[in-house]
Amino acid sequence: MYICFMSNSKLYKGSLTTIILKLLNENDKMYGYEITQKVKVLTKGELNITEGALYPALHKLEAEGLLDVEVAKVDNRLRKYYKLTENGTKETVNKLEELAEYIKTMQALVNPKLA
Amino acid sequence: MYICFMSNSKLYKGSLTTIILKLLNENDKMYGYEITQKVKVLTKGELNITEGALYPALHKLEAEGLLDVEVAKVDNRLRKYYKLTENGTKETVNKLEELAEYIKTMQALVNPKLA
DNA sequence: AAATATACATAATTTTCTTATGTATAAGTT
DNA sequence: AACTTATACATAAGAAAATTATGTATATTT
Repeated sequence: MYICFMSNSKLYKGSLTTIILKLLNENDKMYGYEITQKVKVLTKGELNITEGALYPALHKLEAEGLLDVEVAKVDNRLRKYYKLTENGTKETVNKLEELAEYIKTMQALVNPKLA
Repeated sequence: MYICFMSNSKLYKGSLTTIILKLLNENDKMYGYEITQKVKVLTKGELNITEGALYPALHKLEAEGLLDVEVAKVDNRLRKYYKLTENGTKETVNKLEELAEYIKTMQALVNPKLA
């Protein structure tokens, strides 16, 4: 295989932040590489987060005060553990509401009979 | 009010093409402005497609051979009616499958218990 | 007469991704 | 011992798709 691709579906654009926040909400603290692996497993390979997308996204969330970072050294290798701040937890709730709303709206559009 | 905004949720990024194709699949032929109004009604105002997003998207779909265009003059005003080509109809099926897959994947991520 | 609605369009900018590349250590394979 | 894969971070160049702003023009409503 080659490096690492996201799904060819463009729909995932804009959902990376929601995914990161939700995983951190469930797992207390995680490091970047761990997130990519977790997503791969949870989605049965459907979704492969690229490093070029993930790391800038984590840095942005940290800059916005939604994540705290804590550096650790394990097996002589660097790890950056991220965890939600208080604001991060609040924002997670918002993002999950937005996702639920998005799904509802899209279903109203593609299946108006059920709306 | 001001001009016209899409929802502040970033999740809609990447779903405009799917929306357009699905609406044209249901309505045979539609013009741009009609699409914006239809989306507004169907989503109860949740989603307002901006012209800056819509028109380039329509032009792109036409260039890709997924849409045919037919110009009409109604009440002395221009209208460009778009309809699906044969390939456009095929692509609509793909896009709707991708949407269903996306929703399934995201639910596996945010609600792993139900996966 | 002025404002809003209808109907198209495009340009500048921003956001968010893909793709490619770089560094470094550990573990497994040939 | 050498090579490859896995772990773990990072950033830069470019593409894609949107937002925001602006422009043109006609019809309708206030």
